[in-house]
Parts: sequence; structure tokens; C-alpha cells
Amino acid sequence: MVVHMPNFSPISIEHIADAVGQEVTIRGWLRQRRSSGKIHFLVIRDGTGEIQGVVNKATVEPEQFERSAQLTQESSVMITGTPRAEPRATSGYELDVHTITIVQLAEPFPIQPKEHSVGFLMEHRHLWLRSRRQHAVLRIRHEIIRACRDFFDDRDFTLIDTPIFTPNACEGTTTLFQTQYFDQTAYLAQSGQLYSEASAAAFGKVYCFGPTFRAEKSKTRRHLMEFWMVEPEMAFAELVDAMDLAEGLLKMVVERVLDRRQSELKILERDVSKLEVVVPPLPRVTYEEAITVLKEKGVAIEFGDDFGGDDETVLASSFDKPVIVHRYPASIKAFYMEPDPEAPNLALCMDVLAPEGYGEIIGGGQRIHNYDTLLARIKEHRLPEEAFRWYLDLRKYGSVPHAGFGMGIERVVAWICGLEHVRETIPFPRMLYTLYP
RNA sequence: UCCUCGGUAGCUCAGCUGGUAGAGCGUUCGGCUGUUAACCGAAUGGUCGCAGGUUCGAGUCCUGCCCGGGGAGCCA
Repeated sequence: MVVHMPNFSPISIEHIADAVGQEVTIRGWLRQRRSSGKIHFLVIRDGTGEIQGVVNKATVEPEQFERSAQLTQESSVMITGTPRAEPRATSGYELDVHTITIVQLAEPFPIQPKEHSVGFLMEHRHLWLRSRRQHAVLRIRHEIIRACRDFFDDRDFTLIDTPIFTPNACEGTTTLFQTQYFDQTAYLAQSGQLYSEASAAAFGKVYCFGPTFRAEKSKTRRHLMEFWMVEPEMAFAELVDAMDLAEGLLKMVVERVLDRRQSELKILERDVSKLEVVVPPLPRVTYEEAITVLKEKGVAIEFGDDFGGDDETVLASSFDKPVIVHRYPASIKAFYMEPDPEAPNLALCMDVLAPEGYGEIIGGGQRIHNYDTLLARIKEHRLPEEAFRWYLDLRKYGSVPHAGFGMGIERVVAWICGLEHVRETIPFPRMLYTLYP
């Protein structure tokens, strides 16, 4: 199949403004064709943008006009023509088409420019990715991931990736995907944190960024079975350092998307004023204060209860930016949380709740650095001591206070894009009972 | 695991107290020189999720099962 034309180098549609008046070739797919008898309008997308091509029967070769009449939705094409500014076009530019090369004439495309059910679209996720909305969401996802990496790289964190096959539960509470690792049982990682703690003692400031797996049968708009998490961990750091870091990270992520992805936010019809207010300082409340706020709003909750999805929404709606909630009761948090020296029943932990009901986007805190305290917690939680031998070792050889957190990428993307459901924030979502495509 | 809603044409849906299966979009053909989910005319389209049952007669009523949407718990 020929995809190179001898005399023209292809240009991407996002740079079409630079080529006004010159003959150029674009390579892409036909989003839509409209016809008015002797004039055809071809909407072409190439992954960077879209442009309407005009094929005028009076000015093109008859065989070119015939060819444009045959084109079906999503046919792959190479189109040579001259771009010009056009006030009637939605993108501001149009292409006067001279020649059309059909790379492949597409069969009838399942996804039409009309409403479809979520089930149908998910079944055709591999094709749905071509839509304007999905394209915008995934470009914003990319921008968010790039902002996270830049944030940590700029602050001298070292990227230390953690394993996906693990011998045991990191936290022991959530359900893990079990698999065979030759002749022994292994589990897919639910967090890189414990390994990041080891890395932090070697590199000082580290982060890991990878997929995590939870086999919980959660069926809500906030859950996926496979999702991506960025997890920084810092040696010589305490709870307040983790909170400061989280605040800085969120600031940078939101700033970057507002700065570089305005057109995508517009496609998604996101109310950007809700994002523009996300500037430090973020409100910080203790768990106890949060319980008081909830009680004042009439929520039936008592000190010691964990927040449900609705509680998080009520709490977050009291603020117009993400809110940091810290010092939860140790009893409802993971075993490795450092106890508060001023109130040993509390943990030096924090969660960040996104506004507008998007829920917990960050969870973390300060880790136990004392050997005896950690061993006692492992026993209390009835965790297999042998499996945690290496983790306990970290408390024997130069242990220091250390802290970090994990940020769930899909929830952040859902929040920033203003989406109803996290399933659109990842190219191929893994959901309860849905593994195809 | 529990609660709840749904499954009818390729897609989105309508189908009343049981009585011959419908529309729009798509597709095909024809018309139209500025369309924006174009428009106009014609043609095309069905194992009513599956299996039983009630009935003269079931898309419609009953039972069981399968699949999907939304939510709860749990979590990021």
C-alpha cells in the first residue's frame, strides 16, 4: 500500500494555518461527508485536528469528484489541496481539494454521528477512541501524566518503578488478583508504595508510576479494576511535607491543562472557572473537623466511621477546591500509618478529596519508621510476618521518618475533564466482568 | 455480594387493558453548487435476550436463567 506521495510532504492538520495558499497533502480518515450534488464537503481528521475539505465539481478532475462521492465514513485517505482561511468553517480553515487517494475504503462504520448507548460504545471502544470527545479526554490524560512526571523530575525525584508481580498483599485488606508465577502463587500489585519506601531509603526522593490492580467487585463511576497511580515517597519527611507536595502537584497539573489543553476542555464543555480557582493554599481540615462539618449538614456519622461516597461529596462541596483531610482514626487506615504522637489513636495520614463529587484523588501520609511499632501493627492486622521481613528490614538499617502518597490518575482526569464516569479516562478500561476489547 | 432499571431492525427507541411488528438514523438508488448529526423522494431491513408455562392467541402475563446500565459496600 502506497502511503508516500512523491512531490509533497504530509502536513498535520494542527499546523495547517502555516500552509495557507500552498499545496499540501494531509493523511487521515474521513469523519463525515456531506454532499449538495455538485459540491462535496469532506471532514478529515488526522489525530491532531480536523478540517473540512471542499470538492467542487466545476474545478476538479471528474475522476476526483467521482472518488469523493464513493468515500465512506472512516475511510483512510491522502488528500492534496490548498488550505485557506474560511470564516464559515468551524476550525477557521478549509482545504480546496485537488486530488484524493483512497488508502482503504471503509466498511460501514458502527459508530454513527448520533447517540449510542454506553454498552454499545464500550463494546466498540477500539473505534470509539476516534471520536472528538474521547480524543480530547485522552489528550488531557496525556497532559496530566506529563505534568506529573515533569513535576517530580523538576524536583529531583528519581523514577523507580516497582514490580507488578508481588508475593503478598501490600495492605492486606483489599482483594487482589491472583495469578500463577511458575509454581508459586503471585498477586498483581495494588500499590507500589512499600517498594517505594525501600527506594526512598536508597535515593532520597522517588516516585513510581504504573498500573495497579484491585479485584474488588466495585461497580461505580469511580472504580476500575486496573488503574494508574503516581506514588511519590520522600525520606526525611513528615505528614506536612506530603501535604505540601500534594498541593504543589495538583497546582501544576491543573495549571498545565488550563495552559495547554483549552481546545480539548472546550470540546468537553468543561466549566474552566471550576479549575481556575484551584490555587494554593488548599483547605486542610482534620478528620475530626470533617466529622463536625458533616454533622452540621445533617449527615448521620460518628467519630470513627469512614466516609462513604456521599459523605465525601457533601464534605467536598463545602469547598470550591480540593480539600485535604488529615489525621483519621488509625483503626480505619492501613497498618503502616505513623501514629500521631499527640493522639496515638489517630494516624498521620491524609486524603485529598476533589470538588464536585469526584471523591478521593490522593491518599497517603507518614509511614511508621520504628521497628517495634511496625512489627506490632503487622501482628495486630494478622499479616504474614515472613512476607514483610524485607519491609521490616528498612526499619533496622538507618530508618528515618518518611512520607508519601498515591494519586489515582483516572479520577484526576475525570475531575479535570468533568466526566460522569472514569471509564472514559483510560483507553481500554478494565471493568467488572468487562474485559473486551 | 446486595438493591434497582433494562434487553424489540446494523444503531437509538415506540409498541396501551394480550388480537397481523413500527418510527427515526444508517445502508442502496435518484435529486440538489455552501453543507455543519445537511435536506427531499424511493427501496432495504426482525429467532421481540434464552428456555419453559398460562391462553383460542404472548413483544405484552407467570417462572427460571443469561447479558448489560445505574447505585451500595470497599477503595484511588
